[in-house]
Amino acid sequence: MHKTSPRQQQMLDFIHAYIDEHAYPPSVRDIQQACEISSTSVVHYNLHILQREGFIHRDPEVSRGLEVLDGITPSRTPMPSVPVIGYIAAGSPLPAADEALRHDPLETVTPPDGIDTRGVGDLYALRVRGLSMIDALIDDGDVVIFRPATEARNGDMVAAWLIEEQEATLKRIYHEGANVRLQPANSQMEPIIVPAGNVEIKGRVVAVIRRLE
Amino acid sequence: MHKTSPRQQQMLDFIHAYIDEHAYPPSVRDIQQACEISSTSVVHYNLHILQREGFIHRDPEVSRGLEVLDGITPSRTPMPSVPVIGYIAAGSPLPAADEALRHDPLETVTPPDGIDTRGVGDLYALRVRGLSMIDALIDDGDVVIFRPATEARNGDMVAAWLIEEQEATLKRIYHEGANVRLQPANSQMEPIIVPAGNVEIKGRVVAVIRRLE
DNA sequence: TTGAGGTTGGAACTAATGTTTCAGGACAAG
DNA sequence: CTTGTCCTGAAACATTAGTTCCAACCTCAA
Repeated sequence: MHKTSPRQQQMLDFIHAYIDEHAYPPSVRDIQQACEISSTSVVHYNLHILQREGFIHRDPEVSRGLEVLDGITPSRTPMPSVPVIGYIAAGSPLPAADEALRHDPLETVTPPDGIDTRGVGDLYALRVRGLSMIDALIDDGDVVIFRPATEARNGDMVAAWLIEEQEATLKRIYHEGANVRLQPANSQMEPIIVPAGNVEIKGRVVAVIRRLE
Repeated sequence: MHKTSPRQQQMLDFIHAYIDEHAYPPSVRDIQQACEISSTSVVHYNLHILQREGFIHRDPEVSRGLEVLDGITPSRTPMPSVPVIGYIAAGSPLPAADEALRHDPLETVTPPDGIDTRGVGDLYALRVRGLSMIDALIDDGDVVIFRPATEARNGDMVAAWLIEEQEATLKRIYHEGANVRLQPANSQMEPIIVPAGNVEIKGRVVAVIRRLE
């Protein structure tokens, strides 16, 4: 990536600060004045570079039509939120991620930073009821965020539905021939091994959030 | 408070939507067009009322110098973030929450919704290293968010420093006369009971975040 | 009806703001 | 030194956008 020149960095910093203060972007002349640049054309020139290099987005011919694509901009980055659409407990089926609940969730949670935001709109969350997931180091009341999936690679933590046992569980999954091994996160617990046909993967676990206060 | 007329409400809604889409406020003529108002003066007139009634703020003579004071505007709500200032592991002292690290953290995390935001600036986080906290249902790599504290009530999850053992631990705390009982979150583990003088409380655990993807 | 207050329409005016042009400087490569 | 590239300055230009003015239009009550 193109390294910003000191002047460009200064402009970027100012734009940030300005938006933070005014709730709307600065004009070319605002930038010129703040950065003590002698001409608007210099600002124009550098804005053009910043846009070419992907630091900002501009809408041509639009006053203050300026947007910082920094990712750390407090504005514009809508806080992603994931709907908590039900509960998960051993022995009860996993709630379907249907649209009704998705639009009227019990509550919403904000996934932690660093989650792959591709398809972030598909994520959903379940609140754990009971201690049945304790071998996955998940407590009663924890919120588990899922990405919908029907397949998983070895080592993924998944929400699995054991068909015969009529039981939902959260474990790391390992394919072993005709069987799958479901390995508790807690190393002190023994894995369970079941025929592949008896397991239905419902989603991959993206994050676990425990709120204690 | 002055009730907004349908037209004013429509304008307000449009301004919201526009900012959401463009990251900068609409011009008078943008509003005019979107709300199918025949003249800019009507927009001007109604914006004036909206400002007088406190719905928006305007900077006169400034293009798009418009700010919705709604409180629910996605812009301008800075996402709180908590610095991850180090690691926690049994046998190593808890890192001091000093200013240097606070300003140049390893990384930052966003606390889950619902955390009491009073004193949110004081919160800090540590990443767990190793499996020593597994009895508190905390895995290697989990991020634990703390609120600084030197005292705790019965049942609080705290970061405790066992002076004699030279060991940090995360447990629920119960005062029992001259002793304190440190109760693992995992009910299958036994509590440990130590003299009150041997325990130093470093902070209350606010949340635990585990990222698996 | 009639008048007052609030609202709308249309147009013009002016200020703000993005854009362009062109000349010149700084600086490294040849 | 020359050349080319990148950057800067200054000014002018064109468009966008805030503002103003005034007439017309509602609505409601006296």
